[in-house]
Amino acid sequence: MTSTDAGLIISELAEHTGTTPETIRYYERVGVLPAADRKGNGRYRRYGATDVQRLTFIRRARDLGFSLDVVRNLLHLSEQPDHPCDEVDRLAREQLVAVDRKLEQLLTLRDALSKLTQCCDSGHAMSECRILNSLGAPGRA
Amino acid sequence: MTSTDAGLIISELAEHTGTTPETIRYYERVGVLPAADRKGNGRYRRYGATDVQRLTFIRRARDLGFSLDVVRNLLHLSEQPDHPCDEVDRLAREQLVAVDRKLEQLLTLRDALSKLTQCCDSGHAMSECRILNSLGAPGRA
DNA sequence: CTATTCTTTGTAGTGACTACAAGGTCAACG
DNA sequence: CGTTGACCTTGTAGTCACTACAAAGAATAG
Repeated sequence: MTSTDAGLIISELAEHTGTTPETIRYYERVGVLPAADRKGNGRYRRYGATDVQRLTFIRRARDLGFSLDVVRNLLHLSEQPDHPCDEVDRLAREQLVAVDRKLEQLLTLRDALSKLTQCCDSGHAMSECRILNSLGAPGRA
Repeated sequence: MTSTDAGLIISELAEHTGTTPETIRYYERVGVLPAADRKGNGRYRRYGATDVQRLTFIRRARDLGFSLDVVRNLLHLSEQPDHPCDEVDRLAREQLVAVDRKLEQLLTLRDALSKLTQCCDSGHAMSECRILNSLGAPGRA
């Protein structure tokens, strides 16, 4: 079960791109990857350089936190070489803003959690646990 | 449709705790809230001070990023007032570590995105978009 | 030919809700 | 007492981006 000149089989594409066959089939199903053709002698999906490139792009964009919807959008945009790229720019900035919002929330969270863990010096009985107390756990005064 | 002395109705509990009736019913269904009793003359769920306290606790813990599974755990632990609170302490520290990991990831992400948005001065044609290029978008050289 | 390892499809599960639809009940107003 | 309208009830399906599995088919090595 290795690739011939007919192209990569799904597990090879997966390995090349740091994904899994399941994810690749999923991407095909939801339409971010085109239906692979099944040439060669078998009924298996076969992939070429174009597919490697496209999937690599998808993974990079996903790693940057873009939703599959936005990835679809980016792919579509990149196929219109003569249009201006303002929309791509906008999507990237939007994502940056979203990440910044999330970062702020997480920092606030971290602060609260850090205070929480500092207030408990372990070895208490549950009923006097300062963590539970400051969360207002049920069953205390 | 207001509360009598039989207790709060679900929408009132929701308002008191910053949730929605849907979420409350969901919590009951998955067992972090006990099945409400339906006293009074009707068949509606009725809630008392204990429920307000419990749900408030749940929301606070969720806001700190604890999973519902861990919340269930914390609630269970807090009901054993004589046991030592080491486990609670451990769960909180574990969550802090998880948040720190996530923060690190997000900061790396932010960096990459920020570089990405800075490299595009808009108004380009798609085919020369530096954002798409650095993501390795399909259909370029 | 057979054994093994891949592939295929289809379906269901994850977490933590959220959204709806069809029907029941409450309190109040006239 | 009847009706209105706001709320409740249950049950089911949808979200997001996968992940897991089962049953069956195909490719390859020996």
